[in-house]
Amino acid sequence: MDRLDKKILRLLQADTTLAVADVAKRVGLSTTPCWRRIQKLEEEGVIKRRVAILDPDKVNTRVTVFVSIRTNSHSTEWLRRFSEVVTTFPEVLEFYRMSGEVDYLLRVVVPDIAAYDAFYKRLIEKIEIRDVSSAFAMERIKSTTELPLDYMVFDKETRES
Amino acid sequence: MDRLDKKILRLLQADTTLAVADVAKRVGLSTTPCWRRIQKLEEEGVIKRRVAILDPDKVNTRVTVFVSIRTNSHSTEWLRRFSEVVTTFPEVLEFYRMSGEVDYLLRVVVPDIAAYDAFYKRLIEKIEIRDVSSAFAMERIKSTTELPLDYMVFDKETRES
DNA sequence: GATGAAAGGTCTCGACC
DNA sequence: GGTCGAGACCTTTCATC
Repeated sequence: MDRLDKKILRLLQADTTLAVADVAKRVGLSTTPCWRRIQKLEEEGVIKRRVAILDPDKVNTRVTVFVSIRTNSHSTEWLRRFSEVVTTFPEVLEFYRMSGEVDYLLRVVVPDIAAYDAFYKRLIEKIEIRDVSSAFAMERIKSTTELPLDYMVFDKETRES
Repeated sequence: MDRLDKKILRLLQADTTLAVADVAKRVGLSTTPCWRRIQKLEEEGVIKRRVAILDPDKVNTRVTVFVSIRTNSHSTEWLRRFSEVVTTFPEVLEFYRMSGEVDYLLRVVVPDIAAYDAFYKRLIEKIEIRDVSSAFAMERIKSTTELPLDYMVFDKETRES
C-alpha cells in the first residue's frame, strides 16, 4: 500500500458510488490501474464491505445509550453465552470488552427511553448481570465510519491479515 | 414506507454492491419498481450515503478508546470551540453530549496506547478540559453500522425530515 | 405493480507499450 | 504504471399492460 491506495481509500470511505474512472481521475491514475488497486484492496480485506448508511431518525432509532456492564468472575461458558446473547440484539451496534472499572461497554440505539427500558428488561431476562449502568446521549455531535488513514504503514511487503 | 422498503433497507445496509435486479428478486419485486423505491429512499434521505467499511487492523487503528469528559459550566463560545476542536480530530469517530455524570463521550481509534497518549496531548493542548478519563477496549465483540429496522413506523403519509 | 426493450454507462479484463 | 478495446453487465427510462 502506498499514498495512492490511501487516497483511494479516503475517497471510498466517504462515498462508494463514485465510478472507478472518477476515483482514478481524482487520485491521478488511469482507470485500469486504479481498478486493479481497488480490486487488490478488496482481496486483501482492507476494504471489508460496502454498505448503505441510514438516517437514524428516519428509521426511528433516535436515542443512543451507552451501557456499562460489570460482571462477576464467571465461567467461560457464562462468558460465551453472555457475548452471544448481547450480540444477538439488533439494538446493540457496538459491544466491547473493556479494561478497568467497567467490564463491557455497549452502544445501543432505540426510539426512546421507554423502548430502552423494554430492551433492558429483555436483556436481563435472558442473562443475569451483576451491575448495569446506562448513560443517555443528548446530542450526536459527530458520528462517522471513516477511519483515520494517517497511521497507515507503507511497508515494502504486503502485510498479512 | 412499508415492509418492502424495510426489506430493501435491510439488504442495502448489509451490502450495497447488490445490483438492483438482485435486490428486486430478493424482496419479491421486479426491477423497475424496486429501482424507484431505492431512488425514493435516497431522495427522502432514509439512505444517507453509501460507504466503504475498512478493516481497522489493516489501516493501523487497532485500539479503541472511550473518552469521558467532564467540563465546567462554560460559555457558549467555549462550547462551540470545544465541539469544533474535538470534531476536527480524525481519530474521533463518535462524539456525544451526554446526560448524567459525564458531559461528553468520545470514541477514539488509534494504533496503540502511545498514539493515544499523543492524541490526548494534542487534544488538551488545543482546549482546556476539566476532567478526562479514558477507558480502553480490550476486544471488539460486535461493531456494526446496521441500524435495527424493527422500530420503523409505517404511516400513511411520508414522514417529514 | 409487471414486462420488455432500448440507450448509455460502467465494470472487468486481456493484450500490449 | 499507461493505453486501447471488447463484451458482459447494470442502470435508467419509457411505453404498454
